[in-house]
Amino acid sequence: MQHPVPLDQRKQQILKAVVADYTRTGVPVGSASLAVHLATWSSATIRNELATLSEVGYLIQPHTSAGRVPSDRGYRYYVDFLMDEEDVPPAVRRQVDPFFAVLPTGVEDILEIAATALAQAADAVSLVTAPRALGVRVKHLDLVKLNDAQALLVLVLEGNLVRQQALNLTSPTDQTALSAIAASLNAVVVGLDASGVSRLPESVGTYAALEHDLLAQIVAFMTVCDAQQDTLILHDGVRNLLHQPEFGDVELLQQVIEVVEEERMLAALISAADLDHGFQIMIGRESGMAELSRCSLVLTTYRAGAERRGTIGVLGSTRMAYAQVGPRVRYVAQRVGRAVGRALS
Amino acid sequence: MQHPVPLDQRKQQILKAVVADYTRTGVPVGSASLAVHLATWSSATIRNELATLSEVGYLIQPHTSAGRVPSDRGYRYYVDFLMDEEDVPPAVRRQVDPFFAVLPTGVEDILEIAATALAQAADAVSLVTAPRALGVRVKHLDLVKLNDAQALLVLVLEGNLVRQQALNLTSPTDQTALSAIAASLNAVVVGLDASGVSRLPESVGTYAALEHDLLAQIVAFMTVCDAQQDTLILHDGVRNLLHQPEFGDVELLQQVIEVVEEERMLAALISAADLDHGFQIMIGRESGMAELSRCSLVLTTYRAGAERRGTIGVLGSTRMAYAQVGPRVRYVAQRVGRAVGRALS
DNA sequence: TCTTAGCACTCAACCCTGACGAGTGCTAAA
DNA sequence: TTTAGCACTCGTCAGGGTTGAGTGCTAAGA
Repeated sequence: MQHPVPLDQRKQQILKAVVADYTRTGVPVGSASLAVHLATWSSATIRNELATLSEVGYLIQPHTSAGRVPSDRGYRYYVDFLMDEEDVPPAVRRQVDPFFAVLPTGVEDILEIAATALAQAADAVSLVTAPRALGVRVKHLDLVKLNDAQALLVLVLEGNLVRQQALNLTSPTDQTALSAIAASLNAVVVGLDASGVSRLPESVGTYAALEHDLLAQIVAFMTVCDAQQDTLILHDGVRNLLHQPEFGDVELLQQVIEVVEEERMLAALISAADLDHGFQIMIGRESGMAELSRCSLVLTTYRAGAERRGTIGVLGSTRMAYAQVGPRVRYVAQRVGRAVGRALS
Repeated sequence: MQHPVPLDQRKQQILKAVVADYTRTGVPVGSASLAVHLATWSSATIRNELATLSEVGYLIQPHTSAGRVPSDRGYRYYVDFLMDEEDVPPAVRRQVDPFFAVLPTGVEDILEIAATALAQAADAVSLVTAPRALGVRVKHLDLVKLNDAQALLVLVLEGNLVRQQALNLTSPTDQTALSAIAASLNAVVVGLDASGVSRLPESVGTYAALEHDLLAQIVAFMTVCDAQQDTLILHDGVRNLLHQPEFGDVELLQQVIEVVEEERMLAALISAADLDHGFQIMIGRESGMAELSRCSLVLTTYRAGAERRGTIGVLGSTRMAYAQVGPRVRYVAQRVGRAVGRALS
């Protein structure tokens, strides 16, 4: 992290105008068009300032006789010091709210809806992770006979997540017996996480071999669920990238889509974010991924129930309207948090 | 459907060669390069034949001095009469088989894996629908208390599909009572579909108000599941389109992605297919969708258990290697059918 | 000292042109 | 019926000139 170069009032105004113009049009912006907006100074003055801003690395000139484009550092300065965030317009609220009007019971379904809503609201690719530490506590379990050698375990976890897995039966057991086992397990298992369940045999101590064996399988499965939960990332809205002129280059588009379709990449990306303050904007190469050098991430956490934190955000062009996207991401995050919190209660 | 124009031996050979060449290179093929492969005739002779094939509409000339490209009808003739399907190469089998080596218990998860496997094997976008009439028969149900006003219904359906839904409680009921209700329902509900469950009150007749009310909610929910099941279409492999030269045009790509990301479109597409004979290739405009005029569909049914049929296939460029793709689609279909059948048993 | 009008300069984009070549259709001879 | 030969078409590519947007520099003015 290098310190930002300090800018005087006028340079700030000009940089801000460049970002605004470029965000709107996608075309490198020249001194003449800036002079129209910033009528206080002539194009020549602005030209001098642009030269300085280029020297200190906030602007880039694609070629000698072209206008200026903000560099990653330029966007960074804009985002940190110049940006006036815009309220989420009523039209967007009206677009988002219906998604959260009628909600499914399961947390995962809610997250999926959130991804769709955010992709639409921000006109970019949306990313949503499950609330951390979600899904490890048992709310209820059930056993359904499949055949002599197998039973289906149905786990209802906190957040109304339902998980299923075939378990092996060491001896043929009928449904009545399975139901009895399930009932007796339900009496002790509620609210426990994987390690809690694994300690059950010690504390209760009187299980038959079959129950013992089933418990071991349940613990193993819960551990798997746990791991899956941590890497679960939903996304939506790849189509929103297609109409951006900067992705007219298929090469570039391909790289981005490859990252988005590869869940591991996304996980790495999100875990690289510094969300201690609940909100982060990563611009261009700041993400550390070469494929996303022309993309920015706007991420925020959402709170679900008591301090469960998930991440939600968008991936779009570096040229995105940061002043609009940030508030919209947080708006949806707030809605998601509320909805997931309700499901977790 | 118009009758195909009959072709003599030589025209057939030439058409076949044109399709093979164009599929391989993506470049319009001229008489000279054909004369190399078909050494029996000179380029002039081939030129004459190409002219005839163009006249009857099997080939198209992008411009006067360009080579020939197969038309939709040309591909149709090729697929119907000329194509020699290739065996699925061992390398591809080795790529596909691991996907089906370790399978999850739920049908939906299996289908998701199948989509990934097929996308890879056919280097195109894969499409998979759930087996028809799946998911309507109850295998097991359970009720979990959420709060005084709500209980969570967990339905295990045939195929080990698990569905959940919050139900409203007309009066506060504790978990013990809910479990008792679930147990009594389980005794009669197994194997029934939505309409069967809806007729339960008549045949049993002795339900308390609460049970009566819950049953009504269960029926309603099952009907919803039913409808969802019919429209469920998974897809994967959009990235595979990106390296095809014909999709270098972003416009085109955008149209295709829009169709693929819109589930209703896909549903319409697949229901338009005529799968009475279990396998269909739809070439270009045959699909009836303008957006997919440069795409072909290769679809087949798979059998899961006793006569349950789902659809699986790929969407790719019209220039795809039909002789390879058909067998690969059927190979994966067979694997899926077996896997889903096992899950349904 | 700061601002700005003016001007020369740069360079991508565009259009025109001509050379090239891939590929055709036609014709006439085998 | 086949095929060699040839004129012709037309897309592609490279070169060259023009245009115009935008710059940097300079010198005059505030």
